[in-house]
Amino acid sequence: MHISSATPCNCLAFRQAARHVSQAYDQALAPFGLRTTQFSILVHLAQSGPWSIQALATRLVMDRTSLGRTIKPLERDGLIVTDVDSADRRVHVLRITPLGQTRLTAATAGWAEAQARFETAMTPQRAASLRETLTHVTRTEF
Amino acid sequence: MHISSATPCNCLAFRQAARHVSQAYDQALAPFGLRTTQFSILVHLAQSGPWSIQALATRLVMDRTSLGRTIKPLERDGLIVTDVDSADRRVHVLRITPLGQTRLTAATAGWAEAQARFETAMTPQRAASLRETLTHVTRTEF
DNA sequence: TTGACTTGCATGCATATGCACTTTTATAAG
DNA sequence: CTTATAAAAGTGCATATGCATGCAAGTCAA
Repeated sequence: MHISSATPCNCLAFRQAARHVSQAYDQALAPFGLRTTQFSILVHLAQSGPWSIQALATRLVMDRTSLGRTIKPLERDGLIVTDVDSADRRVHVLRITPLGQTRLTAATAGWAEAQARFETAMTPQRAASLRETLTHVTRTEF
Repeated sequence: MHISSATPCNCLAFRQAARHVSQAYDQALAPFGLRTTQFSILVHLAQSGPWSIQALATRLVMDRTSLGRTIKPLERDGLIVTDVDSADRRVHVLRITPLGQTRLTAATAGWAEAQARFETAMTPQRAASLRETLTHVTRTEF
C-alpha cells in the first residue's frame, strides 16, 4: 500500500497546524516570558484553584510526567509553588503565586492579541466550530 | 480581561488534539521503531525524491533546525543518508536508503491501522473536511 | 500489624521543537 | 580579485513530550 494513493496522514495535519498556531501564540507571549504551555498552566491554576499534578495533567490532556517537568521552570521563576498535601503526602498540590498572577495578567494581553488575530483570520464562527471539533477529537478514543 | 469570560484558547485546543492524535499514531508505529515525525520524513523522502534540509523543513512545516536534529536518529539507524550537493556544497541532500524503504513499507501497515481507526471514529467525510480545515489553518498567516 | 496492592510523583532515556548565533559556501558588487 | 552580502547548516540553550521504571505513601484484607 502506498500512501500516495491513499488518504493524507491525519496526524501530520494535526501536528503541522498545532506547530503553526503555537508559533503565533508563542511569539505573542514571548515579550512576557511565557510559552503557550506555561500560559495554559497558569490560566488553569488561576481559574480553578489548586490542582494535583495528576489532575492538572488530565485536565490539560498531557502526560503526568510531562507536566511534572513542564512546571519546573515556573517553579524556578516563582510563578507557582508546589505543596505536599497534608492529608495525603503523595499528592503535590500546584498553586499560582501572586507573582505568577501578575505575570499571567500581563501575558493575557499578548494572548488576547494572538487569539484575536486567529479569530479574525478564521471568522469567530469558524473558529468556534473548529475548537468544538478539536475538542471532540481530543475526547475520542481511537 | 479574564479568559474565563472570553473564548477558550484556540492554541490549547490544537495542541491537545495534536497530542491525543499523535499518541494513537505513535503507538501504532512503535512496533516498527518509528515515531510519527520520523514516519512523515521517510514518506516524503520516498515519494518526492531527495530534499535539502531547508526544503523538506518548509514542506513539513517545521523549523529548519528542528528537522536538522530530527533526522539524526534516522541517519544513525541507516534509514536515510545525507550527501553534500556537488553543485552547491552548502546544501545537504537527504535521501532514503533501501533499509529505510524497507522499514517504511513495514511501518505503513501500522500507520494504515491508526489512520483507519481515526477515519472510522470520525467518518471519512468529517476526517477529510477536518484535514482540509487544518491545512487551511497551517497555510494562514496570523 | 503486616504484607499485597494501588496511587502519585520523580527520574532515566530519547525524541521534538524553535530561537539566537556561528560557520561555511556561494554570489554579486566594486 | 576582493569584499560585502546572502544562503544553507550546525550548535548552544531551553522547553515540550511521553514511555518505562523506581520510590514513597496510602489502603485494605488477613
